[in-house]
Amino acid sequence: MSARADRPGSGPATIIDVAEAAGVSRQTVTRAMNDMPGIKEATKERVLAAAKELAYRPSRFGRGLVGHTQRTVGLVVDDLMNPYYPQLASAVVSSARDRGWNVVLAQTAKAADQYTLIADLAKQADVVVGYPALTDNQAQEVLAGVPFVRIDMGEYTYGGGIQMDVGDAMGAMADHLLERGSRRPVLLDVGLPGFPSARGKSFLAAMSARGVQVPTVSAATKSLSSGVAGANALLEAHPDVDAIMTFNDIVACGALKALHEAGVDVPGQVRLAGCDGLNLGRFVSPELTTLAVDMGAVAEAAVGMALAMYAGEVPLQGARTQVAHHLLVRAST
Amino acid sequence: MSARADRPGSGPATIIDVAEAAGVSRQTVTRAMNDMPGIKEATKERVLAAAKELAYRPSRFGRGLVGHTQRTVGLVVDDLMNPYYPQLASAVVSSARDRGWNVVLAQTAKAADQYTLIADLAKQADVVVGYPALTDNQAQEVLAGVPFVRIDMGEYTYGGGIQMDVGDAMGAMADHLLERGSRRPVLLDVGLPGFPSARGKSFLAAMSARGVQVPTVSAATKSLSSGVAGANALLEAHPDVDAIMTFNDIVACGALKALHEAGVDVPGQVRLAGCDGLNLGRFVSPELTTLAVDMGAVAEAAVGMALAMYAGEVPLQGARTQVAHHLLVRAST
DNA sequence: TTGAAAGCGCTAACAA
DNA sequence: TTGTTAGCGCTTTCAA
Repeated sequence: MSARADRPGSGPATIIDVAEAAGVSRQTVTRAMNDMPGIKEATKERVLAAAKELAYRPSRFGRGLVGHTQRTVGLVVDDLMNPYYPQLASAVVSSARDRGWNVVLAQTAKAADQYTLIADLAKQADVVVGYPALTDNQAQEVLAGVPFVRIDMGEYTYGGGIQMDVGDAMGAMADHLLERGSRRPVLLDVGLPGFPSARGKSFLAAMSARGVQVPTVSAATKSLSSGVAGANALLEAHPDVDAIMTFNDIVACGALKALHEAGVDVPGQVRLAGCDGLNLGRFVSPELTTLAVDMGAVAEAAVGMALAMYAGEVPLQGARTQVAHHLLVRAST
Repeated sequence: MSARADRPGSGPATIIDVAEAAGVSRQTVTRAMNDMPGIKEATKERVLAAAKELAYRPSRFGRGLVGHTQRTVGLVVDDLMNPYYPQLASAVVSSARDRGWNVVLAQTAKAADQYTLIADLAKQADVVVGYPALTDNQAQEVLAGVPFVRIDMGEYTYGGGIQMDVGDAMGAMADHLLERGSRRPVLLDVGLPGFPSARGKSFLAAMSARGVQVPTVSAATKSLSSGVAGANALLEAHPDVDAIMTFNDIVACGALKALHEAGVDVPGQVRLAGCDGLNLGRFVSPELTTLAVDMGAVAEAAVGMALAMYAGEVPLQGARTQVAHHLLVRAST
């Protein structure tokens, strides 16, 4: 018993019900519903009235079946509560909309079974884009045949990918910190001590190339609280630190809190920089210097690539696009 | 020419192509693809191989047409770059997923034509939930017949609604500020001077009921930069202020930046509070005291209501659910 | 201006 | 275990 069925017991109204109610053929109903030419105004109104009366809604399945025109991209993010993903999602939704595609959203962090989650998504979408927490093999299994673009590809290889290489910008960051007078910078990385992240390595290399050996402290995870803890550990291990490069903006925010609470002035005593270019960095005081990536460009590249794969203009394997970070100097350095 | 069509010129493979390639009937293909019983293992493997070979993907339209089982909720937000919406979206996606529904996302802020945007969304979704920037009349036109739940309904009336009433919590906030010793609180509202927001009024009333007359300063918009500017204006007009209640957490972050830059200690000299309970409030120093809403509860209520409307268990008009704010004391007060 | 016929891709029900 | 029939709701021919 659906409220949408004004003909109890028979489910939602179909085009046939409307046709009967209005005393016309189904084609005439189609003409009326879709503002097509070749229908008398009076007829049209009668049909529309009948449709309204019956609470008729054209089935998107019926429509999709005949006119191959309803395309959707599946977007996989880890967790929208992490400020990184909304920025991506916002850009992806815009890019997709510009091209007439819809976006269905899947969030892996809160899902019991990621595998199933993404398998389901692949059934609803024509292409999949984003950050599935799946190995290449898993992705291949689940997505078999669905054009797939991984964002921030790293070491993955399956499908297409957007590569966000931070290397050049890291050099600019190193120059910037040194120019501002830093002599004892420390890296606040994430992960296990002794296993630096790609970003971390990149910073160490950039500094090393400039003749500065940088010690590393590792925060446990990429979270705010880890940033706080990590920065406190860092202050203890390196009390004379004069600049901190962090794994990302979130960790940087944590570090900023720790510094604030420790009474350390930023950037006066310690310069602090993040990575990602999150809008979040503008909400804190002082605003965060960061290595920013143009999310609009990332989304455009990802959606564009996925759609090209869908259209057969680009192979399902091997496509790569680089998007570079750039130094965004704000008040914290 | 699609990469997915291994039979050039004829579009993507269909179930019939697979059936022919494997030398079986379509029904057998269905059995193989859907892990249905009653099919010999060898046959199944042969079919699956053919499917893989042809890059066959079952059409979701064909499927949706026959098994009435693919439901999606359309979620309308203003702008995911505004930290409020991701929090809602995250919860809505989770709630929907728990019930086996998909979520398609529409963002009004960046859309040229909101009316069309939402009309399109309504065609892709079975129910619509969120914050469409449409009047009741517009919403009725565009959504005619689609179950619709507006979140934070305010003065709107069309469809179902979640009402987020801040009244009680505002009393708790007033008590809290007074207990902490504030004697000269000021309201940092948004909008035109002389036209206080509902929240603003609520705070003024709560304070008035406690014998304190609170002056108001208005920030132009609900943005971070407006918060900065508003707080600066406030400091000028009320140099002896000892507590600031802001319209929301974003404005509060702006105010916090202004106070920080003016060298005013928070909460030592001025206590500062926001509204909404955004996660953002935990990223700044000191963490923001706020009137929080449980977004999980809001999403559950909204999705639950929309689905009930869809199922005909609740009328399309008039359903209302209240979700209360609560005082969340953190470090800024 | 309207209607009839055909078919989009799939699965449920039944028959073999 | 497999195949056949029927039909989901819609739009695009084509004919009237």
